[in-house]
Amino acid sequence: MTRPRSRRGGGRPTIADVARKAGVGAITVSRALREPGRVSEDLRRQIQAAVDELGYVPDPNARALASARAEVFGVLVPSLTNNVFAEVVRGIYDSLSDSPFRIQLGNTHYSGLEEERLLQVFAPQRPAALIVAGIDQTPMSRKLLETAGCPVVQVMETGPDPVDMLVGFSHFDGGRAATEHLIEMGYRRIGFIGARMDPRSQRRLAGYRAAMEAAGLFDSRLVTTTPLLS
DNA sequence: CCTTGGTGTGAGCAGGATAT
DNA sequence: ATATCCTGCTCACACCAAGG
Repeated sequence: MTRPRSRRGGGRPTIADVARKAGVGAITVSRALREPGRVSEDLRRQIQAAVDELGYVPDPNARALASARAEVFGVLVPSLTNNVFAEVVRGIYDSLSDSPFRIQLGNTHYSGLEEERLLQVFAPQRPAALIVAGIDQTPMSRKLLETAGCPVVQVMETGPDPVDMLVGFSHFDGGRAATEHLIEMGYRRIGFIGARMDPRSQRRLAGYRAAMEAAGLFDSRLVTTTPLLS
């Protein structure tokens, strides 16, 4: 006696059902849906009719299983309440709104070790891409990013040695440019206030300091910072 | 060349087989 | 009786082969 087919959801159609109905192979259905240009017009219509009739929607889990790639962007930011990163996350959501990709969000709380721990969770899930903040990853995180087998984007900053892609600006140059601008305007006692001095804040401070020293104006009493809590 | 089909892939699951 | 292991199956895709 054959045991009943126990398909999830009580009979949601599979690609094989569509293929049977359309009278083609499963792979032709897959191609018709993913790369329509590679299937003849007639077959495409035939397959689309079967898809519509059955209400077929590809199973994202099976797709991830077979492609060894989930339609997920892993996004790690240091903070969800800091407006800067809230904007970054919003931008990523906006960019992906018309795509099949979903976002898996992680909050590192400015901790390299937490970033590393999250990457150990995210990377084995074979995301379509990984987005991390900054360029100051731990050696283990760096290794995880390099071996993730997907595009990696480091945002918020530039640097000489990207894992893959960099989108950002030089915080050192930014700090220096802002300071030089104030110096050119004639100010002499220019202070620097920095809270929770993550590596990017430290580079902005270094840029500030470089400009102040170049002008012979640096005075450590004009600098107030609070340390990065971990 | 273009289109189509066959085969292997691998994590997770259900259910059967075997061990304790 | 319970625990553990094993087997078959699922799913969409990449790769390669074959037909027209």
